[in-house]
Amino acid sequence: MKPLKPWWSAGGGLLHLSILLSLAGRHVDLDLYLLLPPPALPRDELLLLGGPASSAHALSPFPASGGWGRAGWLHPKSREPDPAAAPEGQLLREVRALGVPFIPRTRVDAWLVHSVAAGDADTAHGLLGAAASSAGGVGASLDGGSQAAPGGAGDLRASQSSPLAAEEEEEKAPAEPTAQVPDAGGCASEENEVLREKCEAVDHSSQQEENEERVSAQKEKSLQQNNEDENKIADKPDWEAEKTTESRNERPLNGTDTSFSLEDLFQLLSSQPENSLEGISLGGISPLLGSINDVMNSSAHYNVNFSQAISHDVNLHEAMLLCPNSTFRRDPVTRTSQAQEPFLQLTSHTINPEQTLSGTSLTGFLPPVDNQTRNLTSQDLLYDLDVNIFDEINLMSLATEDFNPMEVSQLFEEPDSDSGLSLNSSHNSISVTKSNSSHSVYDEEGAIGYSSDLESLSHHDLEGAVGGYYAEPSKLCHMDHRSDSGFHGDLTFQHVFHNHTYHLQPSAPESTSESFSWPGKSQKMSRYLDDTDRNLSRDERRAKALHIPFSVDEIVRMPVDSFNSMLSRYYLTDLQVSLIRDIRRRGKNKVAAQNCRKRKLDIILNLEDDVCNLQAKKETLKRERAQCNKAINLMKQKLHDLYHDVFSRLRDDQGRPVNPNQYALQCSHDGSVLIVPKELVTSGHKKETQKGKRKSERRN
DNA sequence: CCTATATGTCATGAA
DNA sequence: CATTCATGACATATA
Repeated sequence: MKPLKPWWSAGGGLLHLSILLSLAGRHVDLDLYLLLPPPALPRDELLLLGGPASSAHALSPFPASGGWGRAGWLHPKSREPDPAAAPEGQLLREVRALGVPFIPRTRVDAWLVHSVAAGDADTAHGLLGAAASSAGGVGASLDGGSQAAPGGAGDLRASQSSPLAAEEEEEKAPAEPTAQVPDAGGCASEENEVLREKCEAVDHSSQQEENEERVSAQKEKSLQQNNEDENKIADKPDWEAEKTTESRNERPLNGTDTSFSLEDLFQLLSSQPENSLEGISLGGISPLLGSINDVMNSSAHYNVNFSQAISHDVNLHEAMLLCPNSTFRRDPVTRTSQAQEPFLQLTSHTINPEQTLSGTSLTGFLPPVDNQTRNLTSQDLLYDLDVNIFDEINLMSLATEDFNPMEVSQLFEEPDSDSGLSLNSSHNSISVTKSNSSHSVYDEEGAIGYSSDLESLSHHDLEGAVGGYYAEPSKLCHMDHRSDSGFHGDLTFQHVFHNHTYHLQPSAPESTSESFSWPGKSQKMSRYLDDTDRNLSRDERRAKALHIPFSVDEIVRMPVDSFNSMLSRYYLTDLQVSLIRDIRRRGKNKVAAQNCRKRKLDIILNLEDDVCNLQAKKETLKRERAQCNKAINLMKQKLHDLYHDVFSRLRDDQGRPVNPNQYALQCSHDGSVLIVPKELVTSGHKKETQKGKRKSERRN
């Protein structure tokens, strides 16, 4: 009965939703992971490899593959592992560490229940199994999830194909006897036992050991086989591993696992209110989620209907993947109510299961839903999980459906505000244009900028522009999106943008890769959305407005061959092609300008260095010259002294001293020294200088 | 308000 | 001939 403290975390390449279920006093911890596929590809294939099945994964809707591997994506056409699409190292490691089971693209973005760990996993397992049994024998498939029901229909592909297919598979599958699982009463273990098992659940290795004790010999064999496979994969390059992944995915898995979908779980929980769901807590969103996090991390706990919780996740999912199709599948009333519910009303919490089920305890965070709504939500979840969400990602639809000439024209007509900052700087643009035209949400600010002004816009406006979907997500999904992207980094967002942007209506507040690549920025709340969009460059916003399915960074950095093939591979309007080329040209020129300035700066710095060096050299030369002059003067003085010394000793024929003013000493070529009258010396000098002048004149 | 600096963009020419 | 690069010139934002 106690509300359980929920927590959310978004880390690395995964969004992680942890849900604590309180089931008849037993606690079940469901971990949901939302994995965003790589940016480069339309997600025709999303394959993940998982880890060893264990009791902690008993509730996994996806039958444990029996082996653990690594995540990877396959190229949609060649079905070959695409290294370029492979998750980046960290994501890969995280996925691997999480032990995510095979998730096909048909499951879409890897929704899965990763583990049932907290509290008494067995108890939860038994409870759910019992509930499922009473709900129509589906519980058997619950067990089948990882309890390796012998003979269970463990074809992963079947379970992957669709939720309905999964259900059918479960119906076909022989029910796994719940005897293997302790019943609810038997699971009323003590708290230390709960803790112990919780710890064990956390420890994957112990999980595996526990699992190995339980699984049948057949399952064990399969596990070994898969482990061998995984070991092989681990030694291979990523793309080889992905290749292996593909082959794995295409073959039936174990043949023992029973398909199980989240919907089953939801229905079970919903159909057994007296037994199953007392309260599900949600929250503890990652720190990036700002106020949500604040609320959720507060001492208060919140009960929430499970399907609501899932609905919440789906909303998040939508926010992240920006898929308006799923958006509009939702009941608009529900959405509106969601949108209008202040998120911070979460502060109330309810212990009454009925109230919990009615969703009143989580108004704002999740919409109040009745049973029908819950079912719808569950269906929506399944829909969201459906492959079709991400299918038909083609630019044809982009060009024909979502393209808004008004928006684009206004975008490009902006009064030469070359700087993206200038475009975003004026929040008044929305309000002004709103006053002028009800459709003017599509001006650049409205179409792309979105931001905090959204709150001031009516939902009609927003819904008309698709942004309506985000009216509420602006506090929830959008934040999640931001937080997620903050953790996922460029790759993730590029993926999102790449695959879904062209399905968006103009005012969808998604962002391009750059703006969502910075974790620091992502930590802001919705009230900073305008800041986020402000960080978009003009080209980024234009690309968004035209639904260019590539990130600006991609467009700019792509090799020319890839670029051309990309342009030819996708159906793009002339406007889009033109924009893409302009983006590429501008992007490259931007880089070139940066390099040029850097170079120029280097040149200037070098020149400054040269100037300094030359100045130093000049000073040195000055000093040397002074020294030389000094030495010359000294020599002159010495010569003068010597001269007078010599003359003082000279005597003429009559023994009189020779006047140095009348005579001079002259050295002849043979080394003899002559005393010559100065008149002759001066006249001789004049003649020589005249000769020298003539010579020089001749040379010239 | 003015100035200096940083940055993006365009035009142009060279490679 | 298309593309890329380098660079001067200009516009704008910002400190």
